[in-house]
Parts: sequence; structure tokens; C-alpha cells
Amino acid sequence: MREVAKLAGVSRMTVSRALNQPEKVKEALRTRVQEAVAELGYVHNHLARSLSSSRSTVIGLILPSLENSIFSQTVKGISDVLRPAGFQLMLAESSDDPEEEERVIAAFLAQRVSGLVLHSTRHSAAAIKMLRGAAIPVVENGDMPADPVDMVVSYSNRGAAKAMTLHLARLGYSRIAFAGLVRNPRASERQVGFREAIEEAGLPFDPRAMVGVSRGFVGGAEAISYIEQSRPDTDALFCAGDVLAAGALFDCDRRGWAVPGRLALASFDDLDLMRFVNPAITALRLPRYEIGRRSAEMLLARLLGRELPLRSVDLGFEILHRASA
Amino acid sequence: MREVAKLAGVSRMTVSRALNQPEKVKEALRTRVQEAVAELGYVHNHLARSLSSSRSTVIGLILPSLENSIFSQTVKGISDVLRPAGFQLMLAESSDDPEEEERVIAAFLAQRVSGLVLHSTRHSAAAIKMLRGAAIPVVENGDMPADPVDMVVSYSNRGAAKAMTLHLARLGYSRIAFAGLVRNPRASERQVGFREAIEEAGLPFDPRAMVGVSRGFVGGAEAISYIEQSRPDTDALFCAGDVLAAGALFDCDRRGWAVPGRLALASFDDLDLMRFVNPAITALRLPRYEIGRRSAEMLLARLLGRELPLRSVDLGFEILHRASA
DNA sequence: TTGTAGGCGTTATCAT
DNA sequence: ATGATAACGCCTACAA
Repeated sequence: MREVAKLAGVSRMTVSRALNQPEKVKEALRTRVQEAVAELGYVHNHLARSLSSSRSTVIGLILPSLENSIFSQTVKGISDVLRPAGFQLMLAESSDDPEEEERVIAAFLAQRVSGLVLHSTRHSAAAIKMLRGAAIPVVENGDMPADPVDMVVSYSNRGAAKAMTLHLARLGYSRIAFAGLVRNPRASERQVGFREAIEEAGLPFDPRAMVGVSRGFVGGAEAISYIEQSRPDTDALFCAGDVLAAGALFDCDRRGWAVPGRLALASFDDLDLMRFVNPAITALRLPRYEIGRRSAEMLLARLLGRELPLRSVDLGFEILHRASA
Repeated sequence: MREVAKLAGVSRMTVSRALNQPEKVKEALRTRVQEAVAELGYVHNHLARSLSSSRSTVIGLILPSLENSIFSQTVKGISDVLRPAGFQLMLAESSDDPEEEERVIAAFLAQRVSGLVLHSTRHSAAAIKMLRGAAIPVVENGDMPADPVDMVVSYSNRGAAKAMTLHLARLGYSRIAFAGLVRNPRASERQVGFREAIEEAGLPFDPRAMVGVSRGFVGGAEAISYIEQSRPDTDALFCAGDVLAAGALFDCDRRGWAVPGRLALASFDDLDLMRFVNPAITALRLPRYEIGRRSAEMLLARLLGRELPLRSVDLGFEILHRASA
């Protein structure tokens, strides 16, 4: 910048202003500065800027898993808002482990991110302390937490699972089963919603109606095997996770089980896949992209000094009824 | 840090060393420093560190699309290497647009990323100039480029497409069609490979055997419609992109076309999905995760001053023969 | 092994 | 509208 200033025949301060608040610099000087910048191939140093102004243009995002297509929509939503605003996105994975999340938060705070989006809603005490100490805006995404750290943009896992289960009950299914991922806090919430719905629908509650399975398509096949062996009179299966329902459908296909004749199927997440398989799978549409957008917007609003009316936004969900149930 | 130093009764330099090179500080002092850090909730400022040492611990990654599951494996590979090394990942999207890529590169260089991973291999002249000027290690990923910017870790789109097409020819299919994404540089390379294979196999080359389709499952259905209307005697379809083959399979299912009886199917990418559908789809396994790992490893090696024997690594591919062809 | 001095490249602040 | 000066918080280089 020193060199740019020299070449343009102005002070460094003027260069800085020409770069950051062009309207505050006379056109003549502004042009000379721009020419000097181009000539020297000068690249503004945002580290120095952040250090000096004690405010950065980087937002941190911590996801439970990087390999999950449902999160990529949220990433896209965040990125679409951040990029035009001149902000960058820093990404890391927590594996749904509070300890690992804590380490990542520490690393991000050391990088002086100006805001944070956390998908998990379970944090270590130390992590919460660090977040409060950092005094930066934080958005939580994965669920509507009872005790938010700061802001929340999400939907209710419990509520959505309950709604879908009630939907199945209303369709006349009475021996409904639930398959969810093991060791996953969001899956647990969904299971609670499932149970609430069963009771509210006046159906007998059967603990064996719930099964924990692995991630991925294989989890869906595990659920079908479980049903065959342990609860063969099941008439509908609600798969609460990612591609489980598709895996279940493929396995039914292989076994010659008619869907929904032998077994009705419903999915928690409406991936594109759900619409394209045969039969198309009834699913919950969750506003994954919107969650990203709103999270980023709220973060930016706070960084620009606007006080927000809402600290907690429930974006809800939608039931997409299709041929599988 | 000043406060930590005061509380621990040492100089700031000692604190800095206790943090960065603990082995160079006597245990007694180190302990006192750590206690002071904990007591004050001190968070190291990596911006200041980077500015002062003129070396950062952030790597930039630019992907054509954030919503594509095949890239998430590469992201995971990069992250798995970066995290233990204390590096962070900054992520952005180029939409396969060299102009947009150029803007992102500029933004990343302003953030003083210490290395860059680019999935695209087509860059604007200005982008290349900036990269060379920045003198940071760069890895390209999406293809084996004729004229690399710096390092390359990839596979050959042309070679892989050619191999799969030859595989289909060897299986006895003689009216093979190719479906690829429109306006996608990697899809174009794959098409070249397809054509080479057709000629090498001694099959008649028919321009109508190639069709450009949309992204996503719907693209597969488009390909099937095209075949029905414009080239009904096609006996095998090679889908060169992401989920296209699955979309084609679902559409065949809907039409009652037997796979591979009426039409054989092959996919360019081996997503999990390909193994789980019925029939399972013959696919190219591309080392997406490994590409991420190796890219990050090569970047780190260079940042640690090691000179690398290889600047260009072709990780190859594998044909997974399954029931669809 | 520890400390001192100076500077990394920018912006806040105050002055002109 | 522009400039001078002093931080921002850390590390390099050198000294003790």
C-alpha cells in the first residue's frame, strides 16, 4: 500500500479510503489510486485491516458432517448471502462431538471470525463460555434448542417427526415403525416426536416399533430386516434421516415388498432423490437452503449494528404427500 | 497477551514462545503461562500472528458448486488433513465461471490464504497472473490440465470416459449413447473420451449418439426421452455426470424398460446410490476423497518447505462392473 | 533460556 | 478532502 501511495502521489490514508470508501475521495485521486493499484498488482491485506479495525469479514460454519448432502444446501444458502456482502466462509466439521466442536470453536475464534453458525445445538460448557466471552453473533441451526446460545434459525425435529407420524396415522396406518440414526441428538428428538404422535393418535405404543440404524442407504435396509424379523406386522415405516427411506425402498424392491401395499414409507428429509424413485416417497420438506440464508442474514444484520426483532426463527416444515404412503 | 505476560510475570515474548514452541520454554514458566491463559480466557490472535510472521494457516478451496455431493468427499479429504495440522479451510463457489473464480481468488488472496485448491482447470488470464504473483502453492483438481498453474491432483476425465466406453463396447454393446451436462468443461472432456473410444472400438460414430442434458436426476430422464425419440435402437447409455445414471434408471423403471435388457446403463461417478439401486449401476470409481487428501498433503508439504518430487499426480480410476451393463 | 526493540500493513483519530 | 500519527497484537532478529 505504501508503494501504491507513492506511485499515486498521495498518503497511505488516501489509498485506504479510495479502497474502502471511494465516495469520500475526489474522483481525480481515486482514479490515480486505482491506476497505481492495477499497475503494481497490489492486493489489499485483509489481515492487517482486520487487526487494525478489530473486525473481520469471515464467518465460521461448523457442521456435524461434511459428507452429508442435506447440509450442502445450508452451506449454499449461507454462501449466497455472504459472498455479495464481501464476507468469506470458513468451514469445519464437528462429527457431532461437543469436544471436537469446542476445539473448532477455539480455532475459529483465534482466527477472529466475526460470527459463527453452529449446526449442533449441544455444546460443551467450555464452548458456551468461549462463545459468550467472544461476544460475537452466533446462530444455531440443527433444532429449536430449549436454551439457545444466541440466535436460532431452524425447525423443530420433534415437531416435524410428530407431524409426519400423525399424517401416517391419519392415512389409516396403525402399526407404524420408526427408524433413526443411533447416537445422533437430532434423531433422538425425532424419536420423541414419533412417540408423542403415536400416543396422541391413540395407537398402542410399542417400544419395538423403534429401531436405531446406520447412516446411509444401508441403514434403510437394516430397518427392513429388523421389521421382517422383529415386527412383521408393521404397515408403515418412518425413516428419520437423510437417505434412509430410499435405502428402505430399494431393499423392499429387492424383496418384492410392495410399497405402500406391504409397507408404506415416509422420509424425514426431502432430497431430490425422494421425488424420482418409484414410487415417489412421502417426505418432510425442511427449509435447508432458507435456514442458511436466514442465518447469514441475521449474522450480517447484527454485524452491521442492526438490532433484530427476532432472536429465534422457526422456519417450519411441510409434508409432501406422495405415492409411498 | 500483554495481560497474560503480566499475570505470569514474564515477557510477552515468553508467552508467545510458550504458545508456539512450548519445548523452548522451561516447564515452570510454561505452566505459569498456561495458567494465566486459562485464568484470563485468553484467545491467541492468529490474524496478528499471520500479519507479523507473514504466513497464515488458512487454505482456500474453490468448488464449481456447493450443492454437489461428489465434491463433499473432496472437502472431507482436505479437511481431514488440514485440521490435525492446525490449518483452516475457507470455502467458496465459482459456478464454473472463470470470472467469478477470479473474484473469489482475489478475495482469498486478500485474506492471505497460504495455499489454494481449485477444482476448475479453466482460469481467466487475470486469475493466473494473480496466482503467479501471489507465489503460494496451488493445486488443481478437476482434470489433468494440459498447462497446470502449479500442482495437480486429479484423474483424466477423457481417459476415464474412454475406458468406460470401451468397457461397454467390449461387453458387446454397439449402439452406445452418451449423456453429459451442457456447458460443463469436464463433461466436454468426457465426451471427447467417449468419441475416441467409439472410434477405437471400430464402431460407427454417430453425432446423434451424444446428448446434452440438465443437472440432477431430471437430466437422466431427459436422456431417456431423447433416446426414445431420436435414437431408439440405442442399446447402452453412458451417463457422464453425478446422478444422471440414477435418474435414467428411475425413468426406465417408470417406462418398463428392462435394464440392461432394453438399455444398459453406466455412470461416471460411483455415488453410494449406484450400488443400492436395482439393478446396481456399473460405474467409474473416482478417488474423490483421495484427491482431497493428496491435495492438502501436497500443499502442506510445500508450506513446510519440502520440495516435492511430483507436481502432477494422476490418481486414476476404476471400473466397477455391476448388473446394469 | 529469556528479554528488548522494531516492524508486519492497515485503519482510527485528530488535525489541517 | 487529505494527511500525520499512533495503535492493532503478534513475531523476527538480535542481545543478554
